Amino acid sequence: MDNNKQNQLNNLRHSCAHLLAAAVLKFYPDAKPTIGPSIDEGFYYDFDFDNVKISEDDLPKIEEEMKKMVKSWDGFERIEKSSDQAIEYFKNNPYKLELIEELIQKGEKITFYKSGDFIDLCRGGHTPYPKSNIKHFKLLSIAGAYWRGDEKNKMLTRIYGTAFPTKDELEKYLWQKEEAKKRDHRKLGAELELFTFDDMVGPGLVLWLPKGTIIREELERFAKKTEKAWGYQRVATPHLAKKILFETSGHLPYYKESMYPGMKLDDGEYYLKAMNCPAHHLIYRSKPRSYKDLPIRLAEYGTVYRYELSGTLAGLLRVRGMTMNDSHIYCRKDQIKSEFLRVVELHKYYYKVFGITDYYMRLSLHDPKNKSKYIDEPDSWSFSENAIREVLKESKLPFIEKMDEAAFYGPKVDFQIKSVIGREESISTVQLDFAAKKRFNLNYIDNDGKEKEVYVIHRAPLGTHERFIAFLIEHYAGKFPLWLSPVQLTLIPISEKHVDTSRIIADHLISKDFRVEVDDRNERMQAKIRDATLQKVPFIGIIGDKEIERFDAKNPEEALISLRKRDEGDLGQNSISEILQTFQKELE
RNA sequence: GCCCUCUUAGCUUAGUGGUAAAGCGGCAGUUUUGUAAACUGUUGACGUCAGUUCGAUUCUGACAGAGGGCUCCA
Repeated sequence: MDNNKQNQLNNLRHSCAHLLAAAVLKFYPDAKPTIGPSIDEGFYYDFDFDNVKISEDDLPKIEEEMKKMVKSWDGFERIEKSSDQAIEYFKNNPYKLELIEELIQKGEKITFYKSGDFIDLCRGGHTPYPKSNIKHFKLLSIAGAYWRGDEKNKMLTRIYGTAFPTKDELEKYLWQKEEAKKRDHRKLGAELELFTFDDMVGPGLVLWLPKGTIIREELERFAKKTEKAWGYQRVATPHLAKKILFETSGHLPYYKESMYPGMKLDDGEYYLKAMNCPAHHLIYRSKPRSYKDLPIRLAEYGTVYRYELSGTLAGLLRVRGMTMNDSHIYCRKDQIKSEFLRVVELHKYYYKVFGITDYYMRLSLHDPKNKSKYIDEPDSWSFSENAIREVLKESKLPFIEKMDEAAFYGPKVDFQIKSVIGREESISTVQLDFAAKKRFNLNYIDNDGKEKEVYVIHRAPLGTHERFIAFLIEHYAGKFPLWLSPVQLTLIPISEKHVDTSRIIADHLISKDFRVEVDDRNERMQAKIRDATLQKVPFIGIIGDKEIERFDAKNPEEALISLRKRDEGDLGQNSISEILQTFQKELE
């Protein structure tokens, strides 16, 4: 969409927010309006209802009122106010007063906009003809939102809505929202029997069902194979460790809120690990290292536990127990750039395999002025930030830079992926760490015989199984590629007398390492086809009289089955050897 | 954690101040099937704990879990 069109849409939506505020005030004259911007998918307006309850059931009547009111809105009249006038007008609204104070401090003009009988503090940006333009809108939901997003502030009531220039666009948006729900990983995860939760285990702790576990293990197998080829060594570390480890790493008490509480035992206090790095550092320093050994890349599919706020948990996207494709790279300062480049290249490779194209990187830098927030190593910062920036430029991938968002111990790069249903997630993050070397005394002997400090890169290209699989479910809409499909081929015997032959064929394919099931239920073939299709199995094989005519148990490769491919339909009769070839091709 | 909403069988839903209906699934039987749901029978639920009430799945409260949100700034 070009800028002009985007502006018009934003203006329409922001105007609609005004209309919403006007209608709300009609029903709730004491509500205090705060802010009402347009957003990507529509608009919202935050109110302080001051203990008056409002629920989603109230939205239809507000919407009706908006439709009524807009008929008398001929335009938006701009009114400039002096600061005294503005303060006087909003003397009962502390939120608007706060905004006005800020404008006064910045020395900006204070403007009000009037439409119908409704006047609001506003910088402008409206549709010129509200009466005729604001027609296709819908209020969507009510949510709580802290004033200015800070949990220390009062919780306001936010009303979300959306608006479009035409009826078709509005309907299309609502339809897309419905479609997105069908792809939601929570829904598909249950339908395809991939994972579940149970109150007896606890929120945010996933129970992986057999089919979901196959996906996990295939991903691990793929990552292990890939990372072995890229020079990583695998390690394994315990799920818990003594308090001193996390004190040394600096996570206690700094990160304590997000860790499960300690377990007091007779030899001290133990904590569940919330990250793998401390244990990897100990492995690094388990013996003296030479400059010739570096870089050392230690990798682990490590399971960590983080006590995330209960309200933020969501399906597999945000959990409390997660297994990550983790690795720590220990390198010399002169290797930072080349190692970082390798990590970015590894991401590129992974994302290509999964057909992920809609992503960008976010480089988080430190703010030299904000001294208290960052470790005091100006040389390390400037050296590494420049090196990483060069790497990102060389990678030719899109990236943005964010000031003052680095970790306290070093700059980081997040990979932001936009899923097909429009959710943007940070799937993976690469962080450079200047702090670990001092905290854990991570050194190597350089060629001059002197001890030097080692730099650490944290990376997890596939993120956690939990979030990555959530992403993949939605990305593929449950139609996993053959190598990830929990069941790759379902064999359907047409009648009972074809079951034994089907089993022999299945066993043969299983012995060749394929995941094959025989649907031997007492059902009609049509029902079995339907079920296998709904389970999104990539291949379905039908076995009836025609197929077993010349079947010879001694030579199962010659057997025929009628093959059907997901989304492509009938492939006709294929011999098993032909099917093996087809599979091999798919897996490449 | 905070705000709003929700919680009836494995799943999707109906319904009521006098303990509940159905479809799918599961199980049993009949049927032996040629490309997206055979037929018959049967099984199975009001999240937990309090309160109000003669009586609560229904009303109230707490708790637990799930869902939508929690700076894309007048």
